[in-house]
Amino acid sequence: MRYVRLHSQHRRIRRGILTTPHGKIHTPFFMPIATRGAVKNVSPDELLSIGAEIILSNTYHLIQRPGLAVLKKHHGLHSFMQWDGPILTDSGGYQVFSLSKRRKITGEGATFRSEIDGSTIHLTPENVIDAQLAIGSDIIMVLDECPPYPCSYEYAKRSLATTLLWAERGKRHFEKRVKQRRLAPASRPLLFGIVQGGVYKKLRDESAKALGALDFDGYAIGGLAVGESRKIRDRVLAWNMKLLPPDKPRYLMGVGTPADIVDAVRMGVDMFDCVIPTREARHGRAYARISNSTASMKKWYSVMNLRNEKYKFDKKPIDPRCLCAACSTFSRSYLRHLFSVQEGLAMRLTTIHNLAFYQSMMRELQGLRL
RNA sequence: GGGCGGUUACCGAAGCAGUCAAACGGGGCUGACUGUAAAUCAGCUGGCUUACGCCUUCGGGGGUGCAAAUCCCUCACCGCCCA
Repeated sequence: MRYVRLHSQHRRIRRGILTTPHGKIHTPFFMPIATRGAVKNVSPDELLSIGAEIILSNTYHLIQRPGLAVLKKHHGLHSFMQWDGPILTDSGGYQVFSLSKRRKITGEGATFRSEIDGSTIHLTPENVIDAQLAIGSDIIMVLDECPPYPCSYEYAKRSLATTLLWAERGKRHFEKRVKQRRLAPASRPLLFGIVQGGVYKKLRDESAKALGALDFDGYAIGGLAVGESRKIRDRVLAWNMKLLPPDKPRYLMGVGTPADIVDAVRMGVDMFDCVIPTREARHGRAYARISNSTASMKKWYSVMNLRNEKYKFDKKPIDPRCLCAACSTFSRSYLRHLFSVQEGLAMRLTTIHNLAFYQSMMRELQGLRL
């Protein structure tokens, strides 16, 4: 079994252990994002000391730079970037959404005009599997189309049909490659399907059932956190939680804020990724605990903009309760200064802190001591 | 001592009679960010006001003119050149 569920005291919080070719991970977990083969501003050993167990990278970006030839030369991304833990790779499905102005969807796949050099990039359900195998990904995502929000039922329906077809083709191709390469069970990457269907129950249910029948190693919930309200998102998430196989990990793609994650964990989600802690850190936003417990009825954390004038003379660390490298050494006042003179250290320290904040939140949700 | 040139908002710098509270940069302030085209993007930056709008500004003072940052006189300071 790649995923073993552990006893949980909470009715719906799922605890477990996910086994990948590069090690075991406690669920629920959060993946820092290393789109281009690096968590921006942070080194792999710093990620380890923060407590990150797995990171996420991106097929669409890695195909272009450094290119698969370079990654093959290094025998995969792990050795290339010197990260020995598990890596999940997104297929490029999100770029089908975020770069929608530069792409065209055909039945066959998705074609992009590269924003780097204008060249044509063709993603198919099959070639993104091959690319992720070449990258050496531990958790491979099928190609999907993440529809925008809002979108009509007709569009969502058509889009889902494509996504389901792609999922089938991806799965079939993956099985073929596993067989060809005679991969031992322990070194075989995991393959995840992605639920879509917009905000329509009929489509979401159909999507979850169809993917469940294909027997993936795990299931992602895609197409959320793209502009819909919190209420709608929770509703869609609840539908999906109900129909996805309970013995497989569930991954809510791209989510989210600390509050979003705690809520989703309570609804039964096991895996998360989001650019928020790293991107916002670069923009001067830092998270801090207000309460020791994420279960606190009141707001349990705050967000500060370190560039704000009010921190000019503030000698406190970002979060007095935090044990990270930034908080154990540096003041808000100093960080504000670093941001105002645009020293790279500002982003680095704040990124380390935000990731440590997310990590401590996850450890608490895993039921482990902080 | 003489001859030019200059002095504009926090800084730099346009504007050279009305459409000027004054372009544009920088700096400052505030906000956004959810499978990263994101060290990015947006707003504000004379005063009062939610806004309409009103008020005070373009080195100082004095003029001309319906109207002046823009023209004239004068003073101060800065720069270059000549003695």
